[in-house]
Amino acid sequence: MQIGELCRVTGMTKDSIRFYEKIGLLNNVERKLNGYKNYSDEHVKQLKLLRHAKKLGFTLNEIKDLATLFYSNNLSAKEMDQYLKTKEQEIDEKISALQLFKQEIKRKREDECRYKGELR
Amino acid sequence: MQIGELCRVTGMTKDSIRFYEKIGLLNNVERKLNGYKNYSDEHVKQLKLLRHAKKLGFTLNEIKDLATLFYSNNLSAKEMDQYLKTKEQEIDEKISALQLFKQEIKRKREDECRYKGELR
DNA sequence: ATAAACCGTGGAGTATACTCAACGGTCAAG
DNA sequence: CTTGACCGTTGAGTATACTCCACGGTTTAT
Repeated sequence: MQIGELCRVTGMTKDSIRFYEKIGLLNNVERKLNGYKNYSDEHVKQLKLLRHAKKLGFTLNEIKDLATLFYSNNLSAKEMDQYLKTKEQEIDEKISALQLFKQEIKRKREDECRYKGELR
Repeated sequence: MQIGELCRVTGMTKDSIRFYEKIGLLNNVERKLNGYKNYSDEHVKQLKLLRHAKKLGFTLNEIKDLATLFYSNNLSAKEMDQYLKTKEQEIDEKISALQLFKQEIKRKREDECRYKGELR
């Protein structure tokens, strides 16, 4: 498929996709006879995985490292496990932080209400 | 306290703190007679909250908006609720994405093992 | 055959969030 | 009274992740 369709199916812009390609996050892109790039379903998958990883707060460099592990044929289960465990912990910390944050705001709100005599 | 101690208690650099101050994330900083800044415990709290919010993936602009709500005396419970709900959903999405990601990697690993006849 | 829609490349520009360097003033210890 | 650690300001530089623009070639529809 051409880049236009790739944009449609991934929801990304041309510029983003070309940028990802440029920094090596999308490789083995073939060309048509006219010189246009011909992206595969594999590239769609890669971009969707990239989007997931980005949502999780991975940087593009981290995603590149991860992709190297993920798409390499000599993928080390231990390495991957280790990496994921670390990232899982980070997410867990984020969740805790969110909960803490919510509590703090809840307390603040309750204080406000009490002050104004509007509690409950 | 002076900026040096503020760095120690928050784990942030001078440059970061001064940057936050510059963009209005730290206000009402008093001065000593000699012109040095005199940070309060309130500033420590603000920076710790800032750090939490950053961990959650809030941008500095979002944190500024949030702080305006949070530290204003006419804090609107509804506004805050709405804002937090949105952010909570975002975090939930992140968690789902992480889980999806983990599954994908698990499958990949299992495929690898099966191929090599090393499953289990 | 020509306009509209698509594609590629190169390079510049933007936003966010710092980080560093230079210069000069302040303060406590010896 | 000077040396070293601290402080403030200004302005430039960096990393990340795009985003935009100009130019020119390609394809499709009319």
